Amino acid sequence: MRARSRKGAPGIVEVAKRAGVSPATVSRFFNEPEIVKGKTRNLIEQAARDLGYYRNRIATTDQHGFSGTIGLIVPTIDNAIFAELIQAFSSRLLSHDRTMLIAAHGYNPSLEVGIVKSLLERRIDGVALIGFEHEKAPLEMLAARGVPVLAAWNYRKDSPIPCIGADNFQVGFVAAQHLMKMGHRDVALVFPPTQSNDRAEDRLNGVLHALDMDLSQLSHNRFIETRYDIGEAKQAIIKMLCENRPSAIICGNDVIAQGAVYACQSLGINIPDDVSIIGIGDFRGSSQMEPGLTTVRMPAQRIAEQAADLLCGGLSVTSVKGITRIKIESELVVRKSVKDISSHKNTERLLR
Amino acid sequence: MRARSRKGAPGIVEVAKRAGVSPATVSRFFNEPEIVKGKTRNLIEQAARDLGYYRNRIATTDQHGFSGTIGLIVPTIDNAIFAELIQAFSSRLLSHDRTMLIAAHGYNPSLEVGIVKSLLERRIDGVALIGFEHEKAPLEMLAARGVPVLAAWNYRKDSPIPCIGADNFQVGFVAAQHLMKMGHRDVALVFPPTQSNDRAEDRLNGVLHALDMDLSQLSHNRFIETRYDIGEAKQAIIKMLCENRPSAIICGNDVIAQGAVYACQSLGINIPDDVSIIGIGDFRGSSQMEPGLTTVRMPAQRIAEQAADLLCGGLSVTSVKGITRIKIESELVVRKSVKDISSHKNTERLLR
DNA sequence: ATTAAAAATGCAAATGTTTTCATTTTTTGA
DNA sequence: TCAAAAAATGAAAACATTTGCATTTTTAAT
Repeated sequence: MRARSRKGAPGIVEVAKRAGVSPATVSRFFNEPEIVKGKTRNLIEQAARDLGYYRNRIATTDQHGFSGTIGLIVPTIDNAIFAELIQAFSSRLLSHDRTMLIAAHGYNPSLEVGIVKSLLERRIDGVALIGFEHEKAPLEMLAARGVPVLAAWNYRKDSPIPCIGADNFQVGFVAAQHLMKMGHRDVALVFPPTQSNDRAEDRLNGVLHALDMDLSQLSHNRFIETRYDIGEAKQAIIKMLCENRPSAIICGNDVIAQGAVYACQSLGINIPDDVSIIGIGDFRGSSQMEPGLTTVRMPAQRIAEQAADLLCGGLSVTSVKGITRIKIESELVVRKSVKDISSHKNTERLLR
Repeated sequence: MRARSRKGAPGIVEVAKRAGVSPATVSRFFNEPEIVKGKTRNLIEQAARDLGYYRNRIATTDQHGFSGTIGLIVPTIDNAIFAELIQAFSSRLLSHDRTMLIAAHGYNPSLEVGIVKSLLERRIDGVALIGFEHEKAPLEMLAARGVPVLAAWNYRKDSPIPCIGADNFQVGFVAAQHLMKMGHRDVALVFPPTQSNDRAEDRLNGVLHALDMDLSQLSHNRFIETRYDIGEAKQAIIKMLCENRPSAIICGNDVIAQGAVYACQSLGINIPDDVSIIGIGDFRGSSQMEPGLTTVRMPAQRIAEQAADLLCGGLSVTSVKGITRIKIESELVVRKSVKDISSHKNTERLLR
């Protein structure tokens, strides 16, 4: 089926022959240039250039068992949520001279085992996953092979695997607390299903904690489930808004918030005068929306870069002294989508 | 620096030993199961399971020179433009049992050579690039190694390399023509720099052709350059709108259009009553905007999938009979962001 | 100039598969 | 039941590199 072959590309031995040295020296030249004498170095450099030689990073994998490739498994690529993360992760990896193998499972955790198998077959040196909720199988497969695993995006002090991310409970808490401070008492929650989404689950719990409430105390249109999809969120929120308008809406993330904004616009409801909206994430574009979206910033880039560093560093991930866990601080960013309706409002203004 | 090694993972010979057959047979079992007898098949299957063996796809690369890996080089990952493409490309590749190596150069073509080198070192079987404008070096490097190259996203009947995509000239033409049909005469163009962006260049030319105009005939605030960035576009368009409001705005793509919408909203300008907006791309979310964005759909998914198929098929790309070029049809999708101000309007309505 | 130590290089084995060719086993047809 | 053909399997070479050990060359110290 496949074309015949792609042999004939010059290899280390052709270069060696042309340079008049042994293959071993050529190998050394590419791995530790300092160790080969200046003169031979030039010879090899020249020969390699003449022949148009490129190192074969793949062939070296057999030797030590490291492929120089790191896997990244995300729920979805095609969504603002992870785009920034992927970009940053990938380019940081590049600067470590590694490459990224990426795959998406579309929020269907059962696909992970197939993906992990495929990654294992490619002998990845490490894997970054999103969040903690994964099936046992893939995790065990990775553990059995001794492949370092890192859960990115969420932080829990008692996480079962090494992790790096924001404390999503706190993130949710901060968002809800802000709403409370601004005087909102009737707030609607719009979240994705939390079954296999620990980030959303933690945020939701943080929100409920700040609200000092229980999920069961929320009426059916004060808690709405929708996927991370602008359209789906928009429709669900339109429905809710028509039934019974809350004072504020707290969204599981900024794409849901965007749906909320569109929902209001399509109904002619003014933000923030008629209803306040707060998101979570601070995705690209959230700052430019009209009105600018008040949200809690998740530092995707920092998370991604540190994740890449960790995975490349090799060592620290499964450190001997236990599981590495890194908490990245998030930050409330106040813009225009939440109105201050608290009674202190004027007082505070005056004090300034 | 790196950890010692990851040897000790069971290999084909361990499996063979345990199953009581030769390594060659095990190899055959994984590549062409039909060719090995049912009984031995079971033996091997069992042994592999017992040992927790995973194929080593990397070791096989040396044999025939194919790594089962395809490269994808995009200007940027972190942007709605290519997210859908990447997602579709990646998952289609997976179904071909290949993996994707992706890298972004951030609209800086000079980074491509480094990326290509890195991909070559990983012995990719093929590469998909975006558009036609690339430096000579990377293209030559790929050609020298005989690596199939495919330009995705844009189509030109005289493209220098194989391509698959929409005819961006036509796309621009269709968009502008729609505006004309709707009676708009004073239209502003908001496009990204076209230096190393042939897609934008072609669209722009299509637009100008439909308008029967020349770039030089456009006053300074009827032609605006801005990068594909919501914020930058928004600011630029706000400025233009304040100076001198056109009847319609035609945007280089939907993210610019989104900036345009925000610009109008922040100025309290009604869309489409005060100004019409048309985008290009039909990205995720464009249909949900308020008002729904009229745009020209670029079928990212179809492009990506066919690109993957081509690159995996191996053959067709550098076909003997010349360069493979595939044109994917685009489609005007009319929503609410363009107002019909033509004089025929009422007549047409009545006729229906 | 001589010798010891250090640096640079080469040799050959090893890595985990695939693949060619040869050999053994099974099937088929009389 | 036997021979011939077909199918299945095995042995060993090949792939492109790295690496431990041995050897040669260079440097430094006397």
